[in-house]
Amino acid sequence: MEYMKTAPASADAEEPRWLTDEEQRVWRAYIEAATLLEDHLDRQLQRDAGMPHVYYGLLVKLAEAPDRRLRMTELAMSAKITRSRLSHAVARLEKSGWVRREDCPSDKRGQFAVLTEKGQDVLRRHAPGHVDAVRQAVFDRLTPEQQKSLGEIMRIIAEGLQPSEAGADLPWLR
Amino acid sequence: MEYMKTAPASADAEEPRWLTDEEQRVWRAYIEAATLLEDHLDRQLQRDAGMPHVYYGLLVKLAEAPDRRLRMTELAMSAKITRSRLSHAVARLEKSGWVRREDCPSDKRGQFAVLTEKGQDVLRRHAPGHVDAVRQAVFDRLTPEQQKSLGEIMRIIAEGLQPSEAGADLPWLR
DNA sequence: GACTGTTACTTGAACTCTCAATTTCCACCA
DNA sequence: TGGTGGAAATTGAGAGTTCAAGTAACAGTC
Repeated sequence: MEYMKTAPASADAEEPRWLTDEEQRVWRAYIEAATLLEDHLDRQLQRDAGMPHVYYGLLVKLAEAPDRRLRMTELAMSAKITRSRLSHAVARLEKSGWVRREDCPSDKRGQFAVLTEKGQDVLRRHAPGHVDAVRQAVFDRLTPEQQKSLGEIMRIIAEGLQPSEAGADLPWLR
Repeated sequence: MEYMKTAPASADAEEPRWLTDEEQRVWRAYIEAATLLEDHLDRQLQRDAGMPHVYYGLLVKLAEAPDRRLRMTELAMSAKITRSRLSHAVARLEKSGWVRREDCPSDKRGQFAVLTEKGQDVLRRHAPGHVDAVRQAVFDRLTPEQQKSLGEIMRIIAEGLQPSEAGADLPWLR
């Protein structure tokens, strides 16, 4: 097994802290649900809106941003993806006409990703369907306590994995 | 916004059940944590063991199976991935020498994926590091109650998304 | 004003995943 | 025995992701 001791403890090697049976069950449940859910939402959005879930998330971030624009780095951090991935993604979204790039006046290296009208449309048209999918898969099945709990747990995990947990750098954010 | 009402309700269109503020916070926390976690584990395993997290999971399933072998369909279902994806994955794992295919005697269409010695080695060598990563990212940060809660919640979500929730088909499983 | 190190972003190649066929075989039934 | 429909697995092409460079521009320093 992956998470369980399979060989007898040896005297000279440090035995790793394997997961208990119960921990394994939790972890497997997590992996399965996360896999199924990502898959489900990807398919839903690909079918209805013609883009994967991550791309949809990028449009949403832009829609929420002041002036519907964000610096590439800012967008990448906020979506928790690498800049490289974002570069490719924005290239694609640009090709679809949902995002446009603009040069940053104050820093010639910088680029803004800007949500286009067409991008806003796509969001307006497909948000209801997507919300439905999320509701059906998650919120409709959980008690209020479970929802609260899920939020707390996921926030803790996210915090532990944040590269730095700060927009404290990024000079151009004042 | 993605999950929130942005336009005033119109009289003639059914207004979708948007997510509340609190629900949005939970959902975003989930997406962020899941993204960061998948990424983290993928990187850890790619660096240390030379394969992504899903592939590692496949080896684990095989290691746990009787005779360290599983029919392709069975493995795909258990890992919650499509058969097509599995075909490609096993091809790659075969190339790395960690898995080998074997014909199924009773059904000439069938194939077994079998974990090789080399595959078991890779698992033995890298399981401790992987367990550590999972511990550090998840279990060490959660109270026992939170762990239990996470398990329950993810089981509920997974159940809701299971294509059929049964190994009840699959004749060759008795 | 020319160095040095850093930041912002992009690029291309290798790899992985998805989707829509395609191939091969089984099971049933007339 | 010879269809017919479905199941098991694979394939190939296109899309997305990663990783390791690469380019360009900023910021300070001498």
